[in-house]
Amino acid sequence: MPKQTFLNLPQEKQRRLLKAGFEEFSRVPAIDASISNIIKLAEIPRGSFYQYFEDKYDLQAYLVMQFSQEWYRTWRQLLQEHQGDFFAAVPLLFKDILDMMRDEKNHAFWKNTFFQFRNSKEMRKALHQQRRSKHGDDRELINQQKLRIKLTEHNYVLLNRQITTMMIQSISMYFMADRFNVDDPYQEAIQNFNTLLNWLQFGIQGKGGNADD
Amino acid sequence: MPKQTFLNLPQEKQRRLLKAGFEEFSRVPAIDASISNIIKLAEIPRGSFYQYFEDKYDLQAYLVMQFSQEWYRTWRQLLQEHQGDFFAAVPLLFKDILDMMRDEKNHAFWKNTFFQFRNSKEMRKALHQQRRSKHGDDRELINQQKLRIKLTEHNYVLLNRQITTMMIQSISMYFMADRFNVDDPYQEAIQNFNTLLNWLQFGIQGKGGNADD
DNA sequence: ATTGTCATATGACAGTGTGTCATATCGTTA
DNA sequence: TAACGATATGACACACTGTCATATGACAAT
Repeated sequence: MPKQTFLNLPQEKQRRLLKAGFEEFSRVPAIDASISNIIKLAEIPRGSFYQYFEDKYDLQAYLVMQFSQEWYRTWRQLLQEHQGDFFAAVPLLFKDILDMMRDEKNHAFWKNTFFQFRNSKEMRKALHQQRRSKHGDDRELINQQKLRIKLTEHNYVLLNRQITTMMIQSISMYFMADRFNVDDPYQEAIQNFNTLLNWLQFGIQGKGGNADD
Repeated sequence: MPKQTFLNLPQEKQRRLLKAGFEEFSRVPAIDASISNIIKLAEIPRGSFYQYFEDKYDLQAYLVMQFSQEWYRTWRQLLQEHQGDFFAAVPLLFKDILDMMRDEKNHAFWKNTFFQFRNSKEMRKALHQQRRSKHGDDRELINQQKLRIKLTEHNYVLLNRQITTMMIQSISMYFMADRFNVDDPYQEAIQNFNTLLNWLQFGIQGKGGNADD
């Protein structure tokens, strides 16, 4: 996460640097991104960059964090709009996230960022902190009547991670559509996620007849 | 994946290089690993390294692939031993993998490798190829009677990825045990995985009373 | 107005490692 | 023995990173 010095900066300068980072991470994956490029774009001297961020991954983490905060807000809102119906809200959240990543403005950034955005220590630390600080309070938004499991804090953390993971998996599929050859990667990803969610909801093993397809 | 030139090498030289790579990737995560170190350890000239591998990630991918091939063999064997009972075999596979990664010989390597082992293009390409070439034939080992879903090829790919993902998630927890403070990360990870599997098996949403805890 | 102090800015630079390439060596076939 | 393709080798050009000594600004105390 950025150092205090960065947050003290005039808005305009902050934005210039963030924008430059976003551009560079849209050009190439973080591993190939160069700080030299970023500072050239932002017209900021080299030394200053290190005044503000640990390294390029730190900057990347901050950019991702800003998206992720927005999604968290969306999540709470969706839950409320649907009276805490977990399995109604989740697919809508997924669509929201996917749409955001597909947006022309963000597509290149996410295509480069997606596959490694949980790598750097910085990134993991940031996401983890965010999780800890927030999961406490949105559990109450969920209507637990319908659930077979008890939503202990531990279970909720687990469930959240599981959902996140399923999203990641489905979005991966979207961004890798070049490798497979898929007609409509977007629909495919949505479909994919819904299937996984259905499995989680009703279970794979059952006594009755088949339930999907 | 290594170039043909590497595979033509005398066994002894191959092993020297692989061992050196394994050591370096045990020392630090791939991103910090240095080829200079690896070739020094292996006593192989710089130019030769590039004769054999694209870059360090290519070598890393090859090392991971060798583990992964072994796990695939284990998987088929477990399925057979349990008459195709998917939900009996999976937890045993998980334990096998976790035990392998915990093994003193491999622990440092996996601790460094785990969080990014799906990053590099090389790695993804390799895993993807392996998947495509193999999933065709082990579907028949599974007893599909007990399943609520139809195991189409597409569904099976999905299911496999889902299970893989759940394992990754639980193993992450094991390797991050330092950050949380967990008494027994090993038991925790196993427990974690079993919970997720249980959810997948029976579903989260149910009419009856609670089923876990 | 002057001085001192702290925070921030700056860019030259040392250090490191990568991937390449021209050249050398090997092994096989004619 | 020559000739050819495959492989080996290590010096080197290039690129980028993170640091550090120095400069500048902002503000408080006198």
